[in-house]
Amino acid sequence: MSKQLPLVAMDACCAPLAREPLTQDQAVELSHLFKAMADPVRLRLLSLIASHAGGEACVCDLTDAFDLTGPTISHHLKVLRESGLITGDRRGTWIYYRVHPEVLARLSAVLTTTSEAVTA
Amino acid sequence: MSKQLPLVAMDACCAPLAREPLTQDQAVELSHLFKAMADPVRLRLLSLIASHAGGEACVCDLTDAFDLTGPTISHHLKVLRESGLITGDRRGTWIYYRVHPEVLARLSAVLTTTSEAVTA
DNA sequence: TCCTTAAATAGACGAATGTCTAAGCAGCTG
DNA sequence: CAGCTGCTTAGACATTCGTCTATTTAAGGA
Repeated sequence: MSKQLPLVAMDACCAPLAREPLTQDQAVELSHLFKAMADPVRLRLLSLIASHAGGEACVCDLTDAFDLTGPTISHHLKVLRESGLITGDRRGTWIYYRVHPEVLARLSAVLTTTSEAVTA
Repeated sequence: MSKQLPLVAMDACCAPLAREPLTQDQAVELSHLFKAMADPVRLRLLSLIASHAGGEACVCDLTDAFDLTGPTISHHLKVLRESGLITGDRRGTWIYYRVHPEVLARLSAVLTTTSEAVTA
């Protein structure tokens, strides 16, 4: 599990929110992504990974940034992974995570209110 | 309660996720907004309101679009309202909701992965 | 004034979520 | 192999969340 965009992420999604009403299916699909980001720990994880030198961070780096147990961080990483926002890549002892920028970009486009939308 | 951006929304927030790590406080603040959008019904409500003619929609319009009871819709509207994403405005018998485009735009900017970021 | 309609509030209840401890698996190194 | 470290999985538990029914408030019209 390291190069596929699982589930949801591939076509997520649609024209900007404000352009036309989301369908039920689109809304469900998008809600999975927003749900994945609807937690402060996961937002910080995402941000730590995305902004980390080289575009990737190992779990050990991440765990140290929080007052939480390893399993809890692991759980949050799993949620982010299953939503398609990040992927993990084992290299020897360590596992390195990186974000899928396209997914973030899609989400950003959906929230656009101006007409500069990326509908492609 | 109709012209103020309550709570969270005013300064939400920060540089793009991928630029630098979010602080704890920023993450908590943002998580409130994402949480508000982490539900299919609320996403569709938001989209229905944002894309509605005139930029506003009355609750009666919204309720009809779902197989849910009035109180449930009302609950979701309250969540959106309290997060600062929308405001309601009573005119006679009906209450009209509209989105705060700046808040959506801020969120969109936070998710930006390129350098076209709006840090202002 | 009384009735009707639009919408919100209150409270209940099952399902989902975030955290933990304990246990397991993967890869290194003596 | 044995033992260590990095990370995930399993399972438990309290809290939060989404939905409902019943009730309440606001505004209009007879």
